[in-house]
Amino acid sequence: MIKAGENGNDRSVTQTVRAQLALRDLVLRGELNPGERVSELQMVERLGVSRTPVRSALIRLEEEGLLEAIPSGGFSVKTFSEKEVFEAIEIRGTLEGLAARLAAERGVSRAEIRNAANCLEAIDELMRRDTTDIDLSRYVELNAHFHEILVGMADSQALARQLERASALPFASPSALVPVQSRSPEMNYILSVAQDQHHCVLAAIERREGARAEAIMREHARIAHRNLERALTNQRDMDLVPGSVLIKRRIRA
Amino acid sequence: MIKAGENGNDRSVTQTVRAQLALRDLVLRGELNPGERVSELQMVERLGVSRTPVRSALIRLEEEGLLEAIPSGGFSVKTFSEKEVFEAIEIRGTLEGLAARLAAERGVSRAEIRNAANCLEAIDELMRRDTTDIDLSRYVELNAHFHEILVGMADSQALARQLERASALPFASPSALVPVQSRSPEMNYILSVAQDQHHCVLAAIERREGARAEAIMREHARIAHRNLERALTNQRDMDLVPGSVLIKRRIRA
DNA sequence: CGGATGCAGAATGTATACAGGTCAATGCTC
DNA sequence: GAGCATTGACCTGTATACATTCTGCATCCG
Repeated sequence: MIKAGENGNDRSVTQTVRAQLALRDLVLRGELNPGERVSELQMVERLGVSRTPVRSALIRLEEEGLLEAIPSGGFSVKTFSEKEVFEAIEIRGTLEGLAARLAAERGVSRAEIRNAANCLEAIDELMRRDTTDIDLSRYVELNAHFHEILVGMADSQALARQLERASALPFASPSALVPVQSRSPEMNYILSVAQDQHHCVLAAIERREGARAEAIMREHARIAHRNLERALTNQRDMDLVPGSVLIKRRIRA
Repeated sequence: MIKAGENGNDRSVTQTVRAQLALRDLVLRGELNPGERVSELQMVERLGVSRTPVRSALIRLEEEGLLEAIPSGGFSVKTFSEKEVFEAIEIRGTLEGLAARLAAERGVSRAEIRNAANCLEAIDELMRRDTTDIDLSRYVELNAHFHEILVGMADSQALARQLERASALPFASPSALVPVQSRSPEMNYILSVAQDQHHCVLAAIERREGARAEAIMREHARIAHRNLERALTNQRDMDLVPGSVLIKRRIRA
């Protein structure tokens, strides 16, 4: 049996949160078979907490979209078709587009622009430093940070919340499919394009060009489409994507 | 004490669902003061179910956006600023725009077009039948139905789910602000415009004009903006909006 | 041999007991 | 009189016992 995550008894974190994190991890790592029922009692045994926190975690994960309610009761691990993943990315792109537009129309402070520019500068330097073997984990981190800054600039709690939901599906989040590029000879090319879009959207926001900012972010998300397309035809690429076990592949390994 | 809703002991519905519906009702009717903590034990007493179902309902309502987690534990009734309501409507419009675009790009069957057209025809007839005193509840019903059909035509579970979230805030749903018009002398005018947009978006989808379909739905949602603007300055209009008690008004009554 | 039926096991839905923490009011001291 | 410590009530987080429902399998009947 595999212990799920560090079950360090931090008193600061509630059992519910711990259960939620551990359960999400189990689902994403594919230790729970997709489509299968998630038994409360089994999770009690596996996670070392009682039924109540497990139950809370199950409800939250269902709302998050990783689990599905079984009509007769209980929950099962959700599976996603290729089409659903595409749509999830499209939704994320649309909402990020809205965020960029709102930021542009509203106008953002110089400090915010500078903050975002600094983040982009860090990415630029990362790409300059080593053109052949980029530190991808660092890139993913900075990329995620930039997207967060962007959402922040929209200054809308409601939109942030909705975007959080849209990115909850791990393979739909902004950086989820970046690692797929690492096996591609075009990696630097794609990364350059993505980074150029980052620069352009920031410029558009600064100039309050809402429509342009929106269009760029939409197109930006579609890079993920291409990466997904690539991953779907290559198992080794697919393995780099978190939660990929939940996707029903078109080609059986 | 006020009994929340019909507490008919239907065995077919679980206590959890009953608690969730009853609690939502309490929140939306303003029987629980906005910002105030929602005590589990008080709800146990008020709803007549035990803590476990109440707890589940609380978690679900928090995910739904009607409640807010208190850092030290428990939940409180969420309040919304005017700005947040505007943004919620904008998000809904954006997602409905995406739905319309997807439907158009994907192409929908004749049967689906006819289904939607029938719904619009029913609205047309409703408006023809009595130009001075329209049956608003019937209009709201048909309007909601058309919006559902539209989302259905996009044929995307993920998008439907996300839109459901976006419309969970009662004042952000497609028909929430329609009743505000009933007190307006321009009611028929606004209704005509809205209905024309319905016709246009359906035509655009039929002709697979994605960009146009999207633009129309976005603008369509902005009618709600206007109604909100009106309601915010007039308490009597505001009273017609479900969940309006959660909105921090700009003018104190 | 196929289908229906009944039973057993297990799983969830529900209720409640217990423990720890938080917040507010109160009383004491300076 | 004001500020601080203390106490107490309340509230949630957690665990577990009980009830009901569902499921799957075996057996029996047609």
